[in-house]
Amino acid sequence: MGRGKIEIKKIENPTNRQVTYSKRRVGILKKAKELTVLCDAQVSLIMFSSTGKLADYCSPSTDIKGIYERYQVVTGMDLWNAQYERMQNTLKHLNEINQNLRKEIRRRKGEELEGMDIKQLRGLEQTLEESLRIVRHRKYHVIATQTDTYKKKLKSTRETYRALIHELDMKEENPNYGFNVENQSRIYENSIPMVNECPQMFSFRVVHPNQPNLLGLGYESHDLSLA
Amino acid sequence: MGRGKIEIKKIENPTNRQVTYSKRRVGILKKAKELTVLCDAQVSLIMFSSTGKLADYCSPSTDIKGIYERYQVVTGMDLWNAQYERMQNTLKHLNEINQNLRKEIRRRKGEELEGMDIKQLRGLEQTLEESLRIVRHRKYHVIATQTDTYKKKLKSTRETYRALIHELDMKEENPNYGFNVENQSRIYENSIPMVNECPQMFSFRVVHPNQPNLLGLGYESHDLSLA
DNA sequence: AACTATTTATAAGA
DNA sequence: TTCTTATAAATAGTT
Repeated sequence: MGRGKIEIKKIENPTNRQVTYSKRRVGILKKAKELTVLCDAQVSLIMFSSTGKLADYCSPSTDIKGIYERYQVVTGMDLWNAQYERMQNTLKHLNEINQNLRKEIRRRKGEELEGMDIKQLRGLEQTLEESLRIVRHRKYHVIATQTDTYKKKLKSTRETYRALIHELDMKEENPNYGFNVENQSRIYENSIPMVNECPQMFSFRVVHPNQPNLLGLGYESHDLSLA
Repeated sequence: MGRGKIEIKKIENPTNRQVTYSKRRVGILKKAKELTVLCDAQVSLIMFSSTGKLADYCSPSTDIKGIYERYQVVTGMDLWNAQYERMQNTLKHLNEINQNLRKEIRRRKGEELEGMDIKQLRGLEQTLEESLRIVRHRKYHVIATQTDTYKKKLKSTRETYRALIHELDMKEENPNYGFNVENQSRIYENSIPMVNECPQMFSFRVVHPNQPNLLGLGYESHDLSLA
């Protein structure tokens, strides 16, 4: 239909190809619309040109998704269902795991013990005993480590302090420094060296919630009794 | 194009409509194929007749799913992808929750305590102590209940036994029963009444794994010490 | 984008 | 459905 008959094969000239595409695209879209109206059909037409441009038609009161879902049903072709079902199964499986994990936690909390017999209860008891043993051990370890760090800091501070005292003693011989060195040194001697003598006690008993922390170390005001 | 011009509106005569659909369906499919070949385009054409019959065309080296996905990308239309992403997010979220649950369990087991400070460790310790307290309490409860049931069964058995003794005493007056009643009664008196006198001890100490269960009660051969 | 000679599609009828 | 055929519609090549 044109000035001359053409062979149906790819038009090599890109310009001609693009022109022909434009013309025929209009034509096929018109045909699709006419088919829809004349014959009360549902039509979906999607076209991508060789340059990637999209053109589409979908019959009124229809939507692309609907068309494709119906297409799936009729052809038995699986566009999404396999993936969807796989995901659904994964979801279900994860939920089951989640429920089991929660149940284990509840039992470890001592909730939901109703269905358990003596054997199981005894097993749970032993597990908890072992866990408690490990946690206590760890707590003591952390406490010991912190105490050690504390000791070192105190030692370092005391050395700094002594160096200062020494320095001040030297300066004292120079009357240009007019502040009271005696007073300062007494303040230090009343606090730090005393604490340093019994660090364990200091760590767990001496620091009270309402007292300011010494040396700015961040101990939480919390129950630290050795249970 | 035909013997006469037709108005583009629904053909009311169903037969004519069906005939026209058949003819035009062939025509549009041909157009789609030609477009594909001539212009190197990708085309998806899906048609449902008013009677529900499917006809489709998809350009070669293309697949419906690919076309549809590309269509979604270009149009920004978001039908399957929205659901897909929602599920992906749910899966990710569930996985995170499960990881956290697993972590909680590990901590309750005394694993992975490395990052915890004294305050947290003390909290965990107290939690475990409380859980252990509840589990022990439950265990004692179950033990007590089972002991109670045991007591009742024994009492009932003894009553049955006494009734039998009584019955036998009556029968003894009748010389037709020739077996040795004395022997039987001594056997019973050597076992059941004794056990009945200290049921607690019986429940937790007397039943040894290698001894047959008395009365068929299903105690597991397990460590039942009161810890 | 418009023109137009020609091909193609198809409406009506069989 | 398919064939026929007159005619409408689409469009290739041109401007």
